[in-house]
Amino acid sequence: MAKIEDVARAAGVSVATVSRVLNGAGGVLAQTEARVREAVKQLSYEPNLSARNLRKNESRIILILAPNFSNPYYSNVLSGICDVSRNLGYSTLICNIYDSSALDESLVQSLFQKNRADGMITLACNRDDDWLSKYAGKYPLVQCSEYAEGVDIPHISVDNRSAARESVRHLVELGHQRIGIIASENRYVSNAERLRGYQDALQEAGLDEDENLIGYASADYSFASGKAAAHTLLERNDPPSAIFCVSDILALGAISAAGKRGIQVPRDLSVLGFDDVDYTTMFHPYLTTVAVPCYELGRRSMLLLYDHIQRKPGAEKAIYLPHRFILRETTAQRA
Amino acid sequence: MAKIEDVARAAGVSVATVSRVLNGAGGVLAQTEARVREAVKQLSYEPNLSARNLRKNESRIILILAPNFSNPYYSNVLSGICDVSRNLGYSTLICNIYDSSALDESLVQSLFQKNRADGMITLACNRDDDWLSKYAGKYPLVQCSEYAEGVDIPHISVDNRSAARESVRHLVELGHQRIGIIASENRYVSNAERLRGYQDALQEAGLDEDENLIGYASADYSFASGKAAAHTLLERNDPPSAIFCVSDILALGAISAAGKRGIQVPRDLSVLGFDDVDYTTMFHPYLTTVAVPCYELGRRSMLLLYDHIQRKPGAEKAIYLPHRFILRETTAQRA
DNA sequence: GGATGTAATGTAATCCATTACATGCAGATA
DNA sequence: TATCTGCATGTAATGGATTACATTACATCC
Repeated sequence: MAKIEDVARAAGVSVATVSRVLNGAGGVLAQTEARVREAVKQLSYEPNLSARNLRKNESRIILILAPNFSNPYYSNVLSGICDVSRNLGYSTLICNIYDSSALDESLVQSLFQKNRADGMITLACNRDDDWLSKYAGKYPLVQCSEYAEGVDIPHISVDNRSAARESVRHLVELGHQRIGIIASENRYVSNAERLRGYQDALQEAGLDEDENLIGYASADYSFASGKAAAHTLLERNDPPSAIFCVSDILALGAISAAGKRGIQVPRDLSVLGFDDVDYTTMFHPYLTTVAVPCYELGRRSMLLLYDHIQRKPGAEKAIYLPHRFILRETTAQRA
Repeated sequence: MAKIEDVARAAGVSVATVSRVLNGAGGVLAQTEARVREAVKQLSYEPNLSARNLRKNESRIILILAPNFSNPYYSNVLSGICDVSRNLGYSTLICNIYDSSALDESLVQSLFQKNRADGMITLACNRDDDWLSKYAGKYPLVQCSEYAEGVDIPHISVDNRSAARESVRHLVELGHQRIGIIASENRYVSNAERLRGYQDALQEAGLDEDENLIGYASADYSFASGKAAAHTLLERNDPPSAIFCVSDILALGAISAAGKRGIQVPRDLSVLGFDDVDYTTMFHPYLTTVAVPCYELGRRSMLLLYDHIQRKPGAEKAIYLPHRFILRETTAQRA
């Protein structure tokens, strides 16, 4: 309950001096500082953040728009963001949205309320989210992993298209001719790009694209939907001999579906994942996949956001971090 | 940049009226309200939260002390907290701490700075965390899942001891005589209680406790450490025929270790998990475990915290939510 | 008509820290 | 000695909302 005035009185100095001590502004005699610190301790004084923020016109908070925590991909990104923000003296406010396109006007407004946060990182925008453009340039924003296309807001991700192409090329090299894909909804850039990369690879290899080899999973990238999509692909008369999945969890679902049908991975079916989350090496066969540097993605997002908050000139607009193909046990030469 | 004064001027009313409209205080003529809202829109006015919070002496933020997001258990709890807090008009500030006993003085202080948050939920306190007691009763606090013993702060969890006892009793009923346990560090109440429940069950069954049947996993409940602990148990001459693990991930690690040694689950070894996270039914054999209502735990924590923030009399001190034993595929009659 | 009540609106104090600017004082310089 | 410089400190304006209390306008009643 003590306020700065009380501390000042107790220490026999003015509020300005107390403030200077607390903010490390310097220009205070060592013995004065000692008296102030003593008074602070005695009164167990804690500065009122609202007052400070009001005056300083900042909040030292950054806002994270996250889809849902249960996905290990996002947990890692989040850790990266949190670690860096802590070091920079920021706290992280997490807004859990299940679908950025379903954001209602009033929630968006409340997010951007003055002094709620000094900046924002979005983790799961849709390609066509236009509510963002309203704030482009006016408010420090960084899009991580997913991003809205054609909106002038910096983003950080990996080169999904190339990564997908390389992966599928690997399947081609193993002799596969009927290569399926399990994709999620195209409203996510990452999904769209991975799908394109898949198509690129087929084209390169002179393989025909076949609508029937595309399995659709739901937007939550869930195990169950990966499983379901795999079943529809595998129950065909002309099933694929390899399936590229746009996420690891989908791939695990696919493997589960295959197992249920008595199809053995990788002997009868090659399966490819994407992301390289922890799960991938918890069970045999270990998943062949593309490692995405989630934690680093989070770290860099926060760093970039910080540049923008500080109006550092020349802060980058788009950053692509390197991915890495990891050959493990779920792909094999076509039988 | 517009402030309430500008809106007032534009609408031809006083600041008090604008504030009343914005806060839904009522007592404003419909046509006046319309003028105000129009002005707000015109100027795209957003109230300054710092100013509001300063005046109202609240922050509408609740702080969550979370160990690490990657653990699916915590992700679910988090979702529960976030969903409720959003409905109550609170935002959630997440502070990612890797170990609550390693919290340094200055971080703790900064967490409790005035008006940083209206209350706090801790997710992973150690049994002997005493820094908490300092705030007991003075600040709205709720401990979820884990809690510090002997500290007068409300907590919500499940009856870990009984749950563990029931689970192990199940193993006894299947004829197992040498039942091992893989536990984490005893600085967590949940771990200590589950260990006690295990011992209870052994005693009840008249089985001797055997130090050699206790495997120790690390504090992060990681897959790798579950695996390692299982190996030390299984490499003995007199290995257990069943292992009770204090968490699902540890159990999955144990199954993996068994597999590596050519031990088949559940034929040669029964394995029991705890928590029932998503992983449990992703791979065969599906894990027999105890379902802990994580999401609900989070929900109720926030609800309870809200009661305390509002100084609702008679808010409970300890709540135990029901758990549920789930028989699946990793336990079987002793061979 | 005048008194009274009520609903709508306005005025100004208040929340608490930061900080521009002012002051005071000691030592250095001319 | 008078003036200047620089450091330590103090005074008071400031940030932008909320809200207790004051005021006004108008309707109602006797």
